[in-house]
Amino acid sequence: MLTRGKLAKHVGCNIETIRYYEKVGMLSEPDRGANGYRQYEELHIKQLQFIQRAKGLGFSSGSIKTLMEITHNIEARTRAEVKTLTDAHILEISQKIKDLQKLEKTLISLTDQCDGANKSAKHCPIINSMYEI
Amino acid sequence: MLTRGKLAKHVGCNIETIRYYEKVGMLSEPDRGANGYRQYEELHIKQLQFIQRAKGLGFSSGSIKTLMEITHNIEARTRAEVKTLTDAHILEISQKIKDLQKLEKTLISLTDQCDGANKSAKHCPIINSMYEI
DNA sequence: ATTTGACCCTGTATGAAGTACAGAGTTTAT
DNA sequence: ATAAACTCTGTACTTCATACAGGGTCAAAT
Repeated sequence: MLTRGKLAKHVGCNIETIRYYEKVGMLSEPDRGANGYRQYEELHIKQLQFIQRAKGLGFSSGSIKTLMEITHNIEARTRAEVKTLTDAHILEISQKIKDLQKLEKTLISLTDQCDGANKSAKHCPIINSMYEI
Repeated sequence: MLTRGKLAKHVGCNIETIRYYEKVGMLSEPDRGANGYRQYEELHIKQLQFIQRAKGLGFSSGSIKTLMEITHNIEARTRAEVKTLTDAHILEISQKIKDLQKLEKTLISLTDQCDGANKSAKHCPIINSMYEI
Protein backbone atom coordinates (compact mmCIF):
# COMPACT_ATOMS: atom_id res chain seq x y z
CA MET A 1 0.00 0.00 0.00
CA LEU A 2 1.49 3.26 -1.17
CA THR A 3 0.32 6.82 -0.72
CA ARG A 4 0.32 9.14 -3.70
CA GLY A 5 3.62 10.74 -2.74
CA LYS A 6 5.30 7.36 -2.27
CA LEU A 7 4.03 6.15 -5.62
CA ALA A 8 5.26 9.32 -7.31
CA LYS A 9 8.69 8.89 -5.79
CA HIS A 10 8.76 5.21 -6.65
CA VAL A 11 8.13 5.68 -10.36
CA GLY A 12 9.81 9.08 -10.55
CA CYS A 13 6.96 11.28 -11.60
CA ASN A 14 5.34 14.39 -10.25
CA ILE A 15 2.78 13.81 -7.52
CA GLU A 16 0.17 15.87 -9.35
CA THR A 17 0.62 13.88 -12.53
CA ILE A 18 -0.85 10.86 -10.77
CA ARG A 19 -4.00 12.76 -9.92
CA TYR A 20 -4.18 13.99 -13.49
CA TYR A 21 -3.87 10.49 -14.95
CA GLU A 22 -6.62 9.34 -12.64
CA LYS A 23 -8.82 12.24 -13.71
CA VAL A 24 -8.49 11.46 -17.41
CA GLY A 25 -9.00 7.74 -16.87
CA MET A 26 -5.51 6.53 -17.65
CA LEU A 27 -4.81 5.28 -14.15
CA SER A 28 -7.45 3.25 -12.37
CA GLU A 29 -8.88 4.69 -9.20
CA PRO A 30 -7.34 3.23 -6.08
CA ASP A 31 -9.19 2.36 -2.92
CA ARG A 32 -9.35 5.01 -0.23
CA GLY A 33 -8.49 4.66 3.43
CA ALA A 34 -10.75 5.88 6.24
CA ASN A 35 -8.94 9.21 5.99
CA GLY A 36 -9.66 9.51 2.29
CA TYR A 37 -6.07 8.90 1.28
CA ARG A 38 -5.50 6.96 -1.94
CA GLN A 39 -4.10 3.48 -1.41
CA TYR A 40 -1.96 2.35 -4.31
CA GLU A 41 -0.91 -1.21 -5.06
CA GLU A 42 1.41 -3.09 -7.42
CA LEU A 43 -1.12 -2.64 -10.20
CA HIS A 44 -0.82 1.13 -10.11
CA ILE A 45 2.96 1.02 -10.17
CA LYS A 46 2.81 -1.10 -13.32
CA GLN A 47 0.18 1.10 -14.91
CA LEU A 48 2.21 4.24 -14.24
CA GLN A 49 5.40 2.70 -15.58
CA PHE A 50 3.58 1.66 -18.71
CA ILE A 51 2.18 5.16 -19.19
CA GLN A 52 5.60 6.71 -18.74
CA ARG A 53 7.11 4.37 -21.27
CA ALA A 54 4.38 5.00 -23.82
CA LYS A 55 4.62 8.76 -23.26
CA GLY A 56 8.32 8.59 -23.91
CA LEU A 57 7.52 6.92 -27.20
CA GLY A 58 5.28 9.78 -28.20
CA PHE A 59 1.91 8.10 -27.90
CA SER A 60 -1.12 10.29 -27.42
CA SER A 61 -3.25 9.97 -24.33
CA GLY A 62 -5.95 8.34 -26.42
CA SER A 63 -3.56 5.70 -27.71
CA ILE A 64 -2.22 5.10 -24.24
CA LYS A 65 -5.71 4.62 -22.89
CA THR A 66 -6.30 1.97 -25.55
CA LEU A 67 -2.98 0.31 -24.80
CA MET A 68 -3.82 0.39 -21.12
CA GLU A 69 -7.05 -1.38 -21.87
CA ILE A 70 -5.19 -4.09 -23.70
CA THR A 71 -2.65 -4.61 -20.97
CA HIS A 72 -4.57 -3.84 -17.82
CA ASN A 73 -8.31 -4.24 -18.39
CA ILE A 74 -7.82 -7.38 -20.40
CA GLU A 75 -10.28 -9.22 -18.18
CA ALA A 76 -13.13 -7.14 -19.55
CA ARG A 77 -12.21 -7.82 -23.16
CA THR A 78 -12.68 -10.71 -25.50
CA ARG A 79 -9.70 -12.15 -27.26
CA ALA A 80 -10.99 -10.90 -30.61
CA GLU A 81 -11.09 -7.36 -29.28
CA VAL A 82 -7.62 -7.67 -27.87
CA LYS A 83 -6.24 -8.93 -31.13
CA THR A 84 -7.91 -6.21 -33.19
CA LEU A 85 -6.75 -3.44 -30.90
CA THR A 86 -3.26 -4.79 -30.70
CA ASP A 87 -2.92 -5.31 -34.44
CA ALA A 88 -3.97 -1.72 -35.04
CA HIS A 89 -1.35 -0.55 -32.61
CA ILE A 90 1.34 -2.65 -34.17
CA LEU A 91 0.61 -0.95 -37.47
CA GLU A 92 0.80 2.44 -35.82
CA ILE A 93 4.06 1.57 -34.13
CA SER A 94 5.72 0.19 -37.24
CA GLN A 95 4.74 3.36 -39.10
CA LYS A 96 6.28 5.45 -36.33
CA ILE A 97 9.46 3.40 -36.57
CA LYS A 98 9.62 3.94 -40.31
CA ASP A 99 9.08 7.68 -39.91
CA LEU A 100 11.73 7.96 -37.25
CA GLN A 101 14.22 5.93 -39.28
CA LYS A 102 13.65 8.23 -42.22
CA LEU A 103 14.15 11.21 -39.99
CA GLU A 104 17.28 9.76 -38.49
CA LYS A 105 18.70 9.02 -41.91
CA THR A 106 18.02 12.59 -43.04
CA LEU A 107 19.64 14.12 -40.00
CA ILE A 108 22.67 11.83 -40.19
CA SER A 109 23.25 12.62 -43.83
CA LEU A 110 22.95 16.30 -42.96
CA THR A 111 25.49 16.21 -40.16
CA ASP A 112 27.79 14.15 -42.32
CA GLN A 113 27.84 17.02 -44.79
CA CYS A 114 28.52 19.43 -41.97
CA ASP A 115 32.07 19.25 -40.71
CA GLY A 116 31.21 21.18 -37.55
CA ALA A 117 34.21 23.41 -38.07
CA ASN A 118 34.23 26.74 -36.34
CA LYS A 119 32.96 28.67 -39.29
CA SER A 120 29.91 30.78 -39.87
CA ALA A 121 26.68 28.84 -40.21
CA LYS A 122 25.84 30.80 -43.32
CA HIS A 123 26.29 27.81 -45.60
CA CYS A 124 25.47 25.08 -43.09
CA PRO A 125 23.83 22.20 -44.99
CA ILE A 126 21.43 21.52 -42.13
CA ILE A 127 19.95 24.98 -42.30
CA ASN A 128 20.08 25.01 -46.07
CA SER A 129 18.20 21.73 -46.30
CA MET A 130 15.45 23.02 -44.11
CA TYR A 131 15.04 26.11 -46.24
CA GLU A 132 14.57 23.91 -49.25
CA ILE A 133 11.06 22.72 -50.01
CA MET B 1 2.38 40.31 -51.02
CA LEU B 2 0.21 37.81 -49.24
CA THR B 3 -2.46 38.28 -46.60
CA ARG B 4 -2.44 36.03 -43.57
CA GLY B 5 -5.10 33.73 -45.00
CA LYS B 6 -3.25 33.39 -48.30
CA LEU B 7 0.00 32.59 -46.51
CA ALA B 8 -1.75 29.99 -44.36
CA LYS B 9 -3.24 28.37 -47.43
CA HIS B 10 0.07 28.55 -49.27
CA VAL B 11 2.04 26.68 -46.62
CA GLY B 12 -0.88 24.58 -45.41
CA CYS B 13 -1.20 25.68 -41.82
CA ASN B 14 -3.95 27.12 -39.66
CA ILE B 15 -4.41 30.87 -40.05
CA GLU B 16 -4.21 31.40 -36.30
CA THR B 17 -0.96 29.50 -36.07
CA ILE B 18 0.74 32.26 -38.05
CA ARG B 19 -0.36 34.87 -35.56
CA TYR B 20 0.83 32.60 -32.78
CA TYR B 21 4.28 32.14 -34.35
CA GLU B 22 4.56 35.89 -34.72
CA LYS B 23 3.57 36.39 -31.10
CA VAL B 24 6.23 34.01 -29.79
CA GLY B 25 8.91 35.42 -32.06
CA MET B 26 9.33 32.48 -34.41
CA LEU B 27 8.05 34.40 -37.41
CA SER B 28 9.22 37.96 -38.05
CA GLU B 29 6.63 40.73 -38.05
CA PRO B 30 5.51 41.71 -41.56
CA ASP B 31 4.79 45.22 -42.75
CA ARG B 32 1.21 46.44 -42.50
CA GLY B 33 -0.94 48.04 -45.20
CA ALA B 34 -2.92 51.24 -44.69
CA ASN B 35 -5.81 49.04 -43.52
CA GLY B 36 -3.64 47.34 -40.92
CA TYR B 37 -3.52 44.06 -42.78
CA ARG B 38 -0.31 42.05 -42.56
CA GLN B 39 1.68 41.96 -45.80
CA TYR B 40 3.72 38.81 -46.11
CA GLU B 41 6.61 38.32 -48.49
CA GLU B 42 8.88 35.53 -49.71
CA LEU B 43 10.82 35.74 -46.47
CA HIS B 44 7.81 34.75 -44.41
CA ILE B 45 6.97 31.84 -46.66
CA LYS B 46 10.50 30.55 -46.19
CA GLN B 47 10.42 31.11 -42.47
CA LEU B 48 7.13 29.25 -42.13
CA GLN B 49 8.37 26.41 -44.28
CA PHE B 50 11.49 26.29 -42.18
CA ILE B 51 9.41 26.01 -39.03
CA GLN B 52 7.22 23.31 -40.55
CA ARG B 53 10.15 21.33 -41.81
CA ALA B 54 11.96 21.53 -38.50
CA LYS B 55 8.79 20.46 -36.70
CA GLY B 56 8.46 17.58 -39.13
CA LEU B 57 11.99 16.57 -38.26
CA GLY B 58 10.97 16.44 -34.63
CA PHE B 59 12.68 19.55 -33.37
CA SER B 60 11.09 21.18 -30.34
CA SER B 61 9.87 24.74 -30.47
CA GLY B 62 12.85 25.74 -28.39
CA SER B 63 15.26 24.17 -30.84
CA ILE B 64 13.44 25.78 -33.74
CA LYS B 65 13.66 29.20 -32.13
CA THR B 66 17.40 28.65 -31.73
CA LEU B 67 17.76 27.60 -35.34
CA MET B 68 15.71 30.59 -36.45
CA GLU B 69 17.93 32.85 -34.42
CA ILE B 70 21.00 31.25 -35.95
CA THR B 71 19.71 32.04 -39.41
CA HIS B 72 18.85 35.60 -38.45
CA ASN B 73 22.14 36.27 -36.76
CA ILE B 74 24.12 34.00 -38.97
CA GLU B 75 27.60 35.50 -38.64
CA ALA B 76 27.54 35.13 -34.85
CA ARG B 77 26.94 31.38 -34.92
CA THR B 78 29.08 28.50 -36.01
CA ARG B 79 28.46 25.26 -37.79
CA ALA B 80 29.63 23.51 -34.67
CA GLU B 81 26.67 24.89 -32.77
CA VAL B 82 24.22 23.69 -35.39
CA LYS B 83 25.88 20.31 -35.58
CA THR B 84 25.79 19.89 -31.82
CA LEU B 85 22.08 20.64 -31.75
CA THR B 86 21.38 18.16 -34.53
CA ASP B 87 23.60 15.44 -33.09
CA ALA B 88 21.72 15.55 -29.81
CA HIS B 89 18.53 15.14 -31.73
CA ILE B 90 19.81 12.13 -33.65
CA LEU B 91 20.61 10.40 -30.36
CA GLU B 92 17.12 11.05 -29.09
CA ILE B 93 15.59 9.68 -32.26
CA SER B 94 17.62 6.49 -32.31
CA GLN B 95 16.61 5.84 -28.71
CA LYS B 96 12.96 6.33 -29.65
CA ILE B 97 13.40 3.84 -32.50
CA LYS B 98 14.88 1.26 -30.15
CA ASP B 99 12.07 1.71 -27.66
CA LEU B 100 9.43 1.39 -30.35
CA GLN B 101 11.02 -1.74 -31.79
CA LYS B 102 10.97 -3.35 -28.37
CA LEU B 103 7.34 -2.40 -27.92
CA GLU B 104 6.45 -3.67 -31.38
CA LYS B 105 8.14 -6.99 -30.68
CA THR B 106 6.20 -7.39 -27.46
CA LEU B 107 2.90 -6.54 -29.11
CA ILE B 108 3.57 -8.94 -31.98
CA SER B 109 4.30 -11.75 -29.55
CA LEU B 110 1.03 -10.84 -27.84
CA THR B 111 -1.05 -11.20 -30.98
CA ASP B 112 0.86 -14.27 -32.11
CA GLN B 113 -0.18 -16.03 -28.95
CA CYS B 114 -3.75 -14.82 -29.22
CA ASP B 115 -6.02 -17.00 -31.33
CA GLY B 116 -8.58 -14.21 -31.63
CA ALA B 117 -11.41 -16.56 -30.76
CA ASN B 118 -14.47 -14.91 -29.30
CA LYS B 119 -13.72 -15.94 -25.77
CA SER B 120 -13.00 -13.93 -22.67
CA ALA B 121 -9.46 -12.72 -22.46
CA LYS B 122 -9.58 -13.17 -18.73
CA HIS B 123 -7.03 -15.95 -18.64
CA CYS B 124 -4.86 -14.71 -21.45
CA PRO B 125 -1.41 -16.10 -20.56
CA ILE B 126 0.52 -13.10 -21.82
CA ILE B 127 -0.82 -10.35 -19.60
CA ASN B 128 2.26 -10.43 -17.46
CA SER B 129 4.56 -10.18 -20.42
CA MET B 130 2.85 -6.95 -21.40
CA TYR B 131 3.90 -5.39 -18.15
CA GLU B 132 7.51 -6.06 -19.05
CA ILE B 133 7.41 -3.60 -21.89
C1' DA C 1 -0.13 15.16 25.31
C1' DT C 2 0.95 18.57 22.37
C1' DT C 3 3.14 20.58 18.78
C1' DT C 4 5.71 20.72 14.56
C1' DG C 5 6.48 19.30 10.12
C1' DA C 6 5.55 16.43 6.46
C1' DC C 7 2.16 14.55 4.15
C1' DC C 8 -2.70 14.17 1.95
C1' DC C 9 -7.16 16.16 0.23
C1' DT C 10 -9.75 19.34 -3.10
C1' DG C 11 -10.24 22.94 -6.34
C1' DT C 12 -8.21 26.28 -9.09
C1' DA C 13 -4.44 28.66 -11.77
C1' DT C 14 -0.57 28.33 -14.71
C1' DG C 15 2.45 26.90 -18.82
C1' DA C 16 3.19 25.61 -23.79
C1' DA C 17 1.52 25.24 -28.38
C1' DG C 18 -1.89 25.93 -30.68
C1' DT C 19 -7.02 26.44 -32.11
C1' DA C 20 -11.44 28.77 -32.01
C1' DC C 21 -14.50 32.35 -31.49
C1' DA C 22 -16.68 37.02 -30.80
C1' DG C 23 -17.27 41.65 -32.27
C1' DA C 24 -15.69 45.11 -35.27
C1' DG C 25 -13.75 46.90 -39.57
C1' DT C 26 -12.45 46.09 -44.75
C1' DT C 27 -12.35 44.15 -49.23
C1' DT C 28 -14.46 41.62 -52.99
C1' DA C 29 -18.13 39.84 -55.78
C1' DT C 30 -22.58 39.82 -57.49
C1' DA D 1 -25.60 48.26 -52.77
C1' DT D 2 -25.33 44.69 -50.18
C1' DA D 3 -23.81 40.17 -48.86
C1' DA D 4 -20.00 37.16 -48.45
C1' DA D 5 -15.55 36.61 -47.33
C1' DC D 6 -11.85 38.28 -45.39
C1' DT D 7 -8.93 40.77 -41.72
C1' DC D 8 -8.17 42.88 -37.21
C1' DT D 9 -7.91 42.41 -31.96
C1' DG D 10 -8.59 40.21 -27.70
C1' DT D 11 -9.99 36.44 -25.20
C1' DA D 12 -11.38 31.62 -24.20
C1' DC D 13 -10.68 26.78 -24.80
C1' DT D 14 -7.85 22.40 -25.45
C1' DT D 15 -4.27 18.94 -23.82
C1' DC D 16 -0.96 17.35 -20.67
C1' DA D 17 0.62 18.18 -17.15
C1' DT D 18 2.56 21.16 -13.02
C1' DA D 19 1.95 24.41 -9.10
C1' DC D 20 -0.36 26.52 -5.45
C1' DA D 21 -3.81 27.70 -1.79
C1' DG D 22 -6.47 26.45 2.11
C1' DG D 23 -7.68 22.86 4.87
C1' DG D 24 -7.36 18.08 7.09
C1' DT D 25 -4.30 14.13 8.85
C1' DC D 26 -0.37 11.49 10.40
C1' DA D 27 3.90 10.65 12.84
C1' DA D 28 7.72 11.84 15.40
C1' DA D 29 9.97 14.88 18.83
C1' DT D 30 9.45 17.35 22.94
